[in-house]
Amino acid sequence: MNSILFPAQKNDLLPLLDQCMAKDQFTLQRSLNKLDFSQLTEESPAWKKWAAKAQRSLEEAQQRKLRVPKIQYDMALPVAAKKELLVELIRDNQVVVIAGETGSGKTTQIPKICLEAGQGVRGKIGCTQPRRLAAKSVSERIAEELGSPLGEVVGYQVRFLDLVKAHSLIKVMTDGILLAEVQNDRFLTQYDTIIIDEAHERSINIDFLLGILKQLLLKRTDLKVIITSATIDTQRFAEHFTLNGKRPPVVEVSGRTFPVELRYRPLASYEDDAGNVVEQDMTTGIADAIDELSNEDPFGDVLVFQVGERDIKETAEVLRKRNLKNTEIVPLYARLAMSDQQKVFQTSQKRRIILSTNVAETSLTIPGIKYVIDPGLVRISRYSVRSKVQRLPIEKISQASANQRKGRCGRVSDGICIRLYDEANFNARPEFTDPEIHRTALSSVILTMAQLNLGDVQRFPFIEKPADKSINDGFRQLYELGALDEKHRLTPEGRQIAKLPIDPSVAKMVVEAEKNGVLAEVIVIAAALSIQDPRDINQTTMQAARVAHKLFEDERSDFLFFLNLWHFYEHQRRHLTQNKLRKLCKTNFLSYMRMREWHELTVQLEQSLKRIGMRVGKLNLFEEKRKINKQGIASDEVQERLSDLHSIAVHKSLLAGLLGNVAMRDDDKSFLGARSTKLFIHPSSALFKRKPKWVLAGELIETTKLYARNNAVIDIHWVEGLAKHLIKHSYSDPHWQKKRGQVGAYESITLYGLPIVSRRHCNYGPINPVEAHKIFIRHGLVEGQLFSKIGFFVHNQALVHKIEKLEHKLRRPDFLVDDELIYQFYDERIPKQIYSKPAFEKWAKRAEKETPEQIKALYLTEAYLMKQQASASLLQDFPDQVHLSNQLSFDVDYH
DNA sequence: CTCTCCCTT
Repeated sequence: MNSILFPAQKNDLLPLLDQCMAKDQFTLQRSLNKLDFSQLTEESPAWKKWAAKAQRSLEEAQQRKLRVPKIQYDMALPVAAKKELLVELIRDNQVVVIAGETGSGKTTQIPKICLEAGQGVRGKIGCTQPRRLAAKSVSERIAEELGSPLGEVVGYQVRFLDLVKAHSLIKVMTDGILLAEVQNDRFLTQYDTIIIDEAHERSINIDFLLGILKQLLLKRTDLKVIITSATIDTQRFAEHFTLNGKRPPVVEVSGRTFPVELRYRPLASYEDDAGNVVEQDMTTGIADAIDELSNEDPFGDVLVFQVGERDIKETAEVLRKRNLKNTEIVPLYARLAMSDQQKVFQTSQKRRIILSTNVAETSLTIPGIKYVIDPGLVRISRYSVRSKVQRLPIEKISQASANQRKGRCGRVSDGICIRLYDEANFNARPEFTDPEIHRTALSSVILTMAQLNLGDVQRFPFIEKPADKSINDGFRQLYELGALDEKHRLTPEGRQIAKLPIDPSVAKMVVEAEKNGVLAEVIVIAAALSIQDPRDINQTTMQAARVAHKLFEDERSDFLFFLNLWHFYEHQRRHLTQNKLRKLCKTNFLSYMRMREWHELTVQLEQSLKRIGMRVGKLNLFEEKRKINKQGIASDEVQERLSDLHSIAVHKSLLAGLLGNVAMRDDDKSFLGARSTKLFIHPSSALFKRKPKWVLAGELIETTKLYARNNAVIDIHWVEGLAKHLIKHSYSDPHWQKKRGQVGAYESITLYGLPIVSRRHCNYGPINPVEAHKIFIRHGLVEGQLFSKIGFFVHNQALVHKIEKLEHKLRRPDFLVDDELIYQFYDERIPKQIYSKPAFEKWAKRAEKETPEQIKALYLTEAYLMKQQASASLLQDFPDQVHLSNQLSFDVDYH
């Protein structure tokens, strides 16, 4: 390649810049702007340096171009038929929306079409998938079709695994990875194309990315964006990406699916003996639908959608009792042990009835399904801004979701879908499922936006803007964590929190743990809270699992369960082979995969912390404690546990991230949580049978009740120091304290309505100086309950006493002026900030020296204090001494 | 006396 020629003028270099790698273009452009060509020659070092850099970038692009393999398509796939059109549209438009059903081949073919359109040279073609497994299998498939080993031309990256090389042309990844990359490279300069696949799923990651990309397109006019989605709601995407009046083209690609017959079979209702209309229960409805299908075809596999594990178990029970011939019942849900999940992919001689949660709707594709039974319900997660808790209500699925379920049986042959509701019911349902961004807490998204300086959240181009109250709640949560200040600005701690790849509240625990010297312990717990529960339990193994897990339980806290388990497992992990480790997991009812993720996440956190300058030390030594047997006697068995001292430090750290999750025991079973919520300890908790006064809940989720999972016993006094910005103080009964010479009061503190401190004695002066000043003057000075030797005060007191004595003597209490007048006298002359004896004396002593006239004015006079003068004759009637006949004189006191 | 699913610097 020829070297770059010295230009006649600067602008001659611009076409060349467009050939450079996208990642270099910006810096090259900027350094070019700084060069002054009137001062430069071909031999100038500044020019030579620039030209060399541009040269390297051009060569890299050239190298990449040479690596583009020969592209072939499977012409049986519907996308392949539209290849020419798509290549043209991608060349001519910045954004293209492609709609296609499953079986259209869009996911695997579009990245290849992009290559053919000349993309992937100046930067990678980035292709996102919602799930890790999909990222892996999609990249494997494309690599195979391009005849290149995985990790060369095509690679993939998911959490904990990066199989992409600098020279790779296509990078498949989860949308979470791309979102994370934005934080290090706001302009996504390593890509020249971004494909967002499955955009119709509208996960929070996808919605956030679509907003970021919309902003980015204005700055990276060279970037191509392709949105692919099922054939629903494509116009919404086109509208979102309409820039300067230019609407992106929408291309529809047909799917390759088989017809599915739709049958509506609403649950029957009947009248009971009392004449009430009763609806048939869902399980019977399902069983009847299976009978209907069995009558027509006793062999085709059936997929039944259920809302949860419990319903699956119930339905399985009913079906088993029906003794269906040649039938195998297979439960399926995400929490199921891996080996049990694998059963779904094994074909069987028998007809299979798969009872599944929503995993089978999108996440898992079960081969060979002929029939679908859809009760039309789903358990969905909704964050309630009002009660600040996550709820898991059962709701009717949307039309889009019902159609997706129906499509699960038309993949290999014709199918039948039975809906357990009628057509009118279907038509009355919402068209689309509420996108996740409308259903989840926004703290994480808002924190990322603050960190990236993405501007006003209210004005961010979300495809569907979240409600203002939910945005405000996100700000509130981040303020609670101390990640944002009251003006919604990122705090230094917020910056640290944002840098950790975990939920902000969990990240806060970690940041706090560093201050408390228990970072090693808390990252283990934080990682455990961030992955799926490593316990592998189902209905049948429940009892045995509980016994096995009892070893790791700690009566103080469920969080310590994780630490104990870690302590045990880490030791084994270092010494056992992978095979033996798998077995160990199995016998201990643990998921090997999740235990591995737990370990990997802990390591990842350690690395992230290192980057923000925090070093993770060793785990604190476990103390040994003798177990107490049922008779209350210390047994020979020794239990290892974290010392109380370390446990307190750990839980204080956890508390910092969970200030809204403290609860006080209310009655025998329930607890009172923040904002007067009533909650219950989840039966899986080690604290379920204990009745501590205060608990800290790892999470609060409302299902049948509001349940607290992962709980710890806490000392409520820890809250005060951590929640200074949240607690509310109230003061009662302010009073003068003679002995201390200060104003005291009783202080009560609440956090979200919970009584953290009640009637604690406190020094009231600094809290309410105005009121304390009044009390000081009234009780200390006027009533004389101040013991001070300051001259004017001693004098004034003596004077008052003298007059009082006079009143007693004369039996006429009308000489001394009202207290109110004395109060005014002092109030006018003593500075407002004086409300205690020490402050009073310090001020007076100084004033005596520096401003004696000020002190002089504080000497009361008889004239001021006396309402009237006592007449001489009156005084004679009440002598101070009495002379008894020819003897002694006595002093006389009058009372 | 028991919670759907997915993702990360």
